Amino acid sequence: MSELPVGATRRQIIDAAVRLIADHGFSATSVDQIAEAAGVAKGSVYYNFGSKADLFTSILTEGITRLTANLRTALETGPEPTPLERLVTALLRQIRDNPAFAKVVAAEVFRTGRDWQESIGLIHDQAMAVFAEAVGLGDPDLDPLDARVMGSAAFGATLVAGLEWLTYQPDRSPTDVLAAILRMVRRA
Amino acid sequence: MSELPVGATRRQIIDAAVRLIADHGFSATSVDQIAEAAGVAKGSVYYNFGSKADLFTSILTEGITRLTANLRTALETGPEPTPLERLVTALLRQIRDNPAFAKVVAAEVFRTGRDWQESIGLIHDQAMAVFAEAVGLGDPDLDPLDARVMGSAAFGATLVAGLEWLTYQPDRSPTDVLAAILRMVRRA
DNA sequence: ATGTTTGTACTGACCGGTCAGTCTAGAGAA
DNA sequence: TTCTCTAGACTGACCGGTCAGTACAAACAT
Repeated sequence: MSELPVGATRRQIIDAAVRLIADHGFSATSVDQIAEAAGVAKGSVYYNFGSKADLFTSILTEGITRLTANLRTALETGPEPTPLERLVTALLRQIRDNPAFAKVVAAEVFRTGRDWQESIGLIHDQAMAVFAEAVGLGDPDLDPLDARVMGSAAFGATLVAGLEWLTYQPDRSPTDVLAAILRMVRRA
Repeated sequence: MSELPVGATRRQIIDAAVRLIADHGFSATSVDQIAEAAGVAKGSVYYNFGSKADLFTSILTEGITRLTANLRTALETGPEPTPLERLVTALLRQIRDNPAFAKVVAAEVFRTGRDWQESIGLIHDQAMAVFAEAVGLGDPDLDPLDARVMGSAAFGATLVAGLEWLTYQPDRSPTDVLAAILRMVRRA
């Protein structure tokens, strides 16, 4: 015994919650289930997070922080292939490393009129902005609005193809999948 | 007055339900809310559908029927531009005409371990199959698995970009959006 | 001492599903 | 025409269960 990384309970709760919510949805996942899956008392959930909704927004902001950080560094890491290619690669890696969060994002991005719409709107804006920037980078004098549509298209392509991969063809190699996505998404 | 189209109640319930579920999710939408939005008594919901889950699967199968029908005819309608282009165009039109259903699809496709996973699996398989076929058509001697990944990428690109359009830039013209998506998705 | 976790028990609101009964249009009988 | 009967569509009050959130005393940690 002896391990006691501060915030360990918090982590366990968040991890268990993302996993459950990814499969069953937010409303269909009870706090009791989350606590049990996290191996933690229900009271601890309410001690570390004020409410179920708070827990969810925490999940969202925590995930978006990691995601956009990775995306930004990928964008700014030398122009080896193309900016867009680097972004797609980074996003695909994120999806593979944390499919549960990817599912949650996919399920919630276009939901309007929710309490946490603010949080989900943030993740949307930031992710889309990076992709739009990459598109614009590879092709200046392009209508910014067009760049945004194209950016969301690239984002959607990677997200859906990535989840398709993990859900229905989990045995395929990451390289093959990445190559296929790039073949579809890369512009002449 | 005088109208009495058979199945009118059914329609009202389905329409109201899709709208609510698209915004709040399945579990977060109560049958009472659906009934009220449909201007119908709660009992009518259970008269026309056996259960809440039945209502949802009805929504799904009804939607997937219309979707795949449109997709298939689009695929088989002369090779004017390319098969993939025709498919993207048809899907985008569907999304514009019925954004609520598109949101539901986006939210539920990658959810595993649900009761209606069967229905949602159907919609997934059929839609992806059409797209994979289109990709393969434009490029024989291609690994079918690759075609499937690329098909889902095209599907995801259109879905996400389409919803992005309707949710965040609703004033843009359909033609512009379609052009932007095609510019991202079309292969050399 | 202070902050964190646990376990259990509890509450109040809400939600899926039921059911006895209403409404309406049509069919047959007088 | 008028009355009765029937069957299907629809209604809304109600019931049992579930769930978010609370309360709290004891254990544990730093």
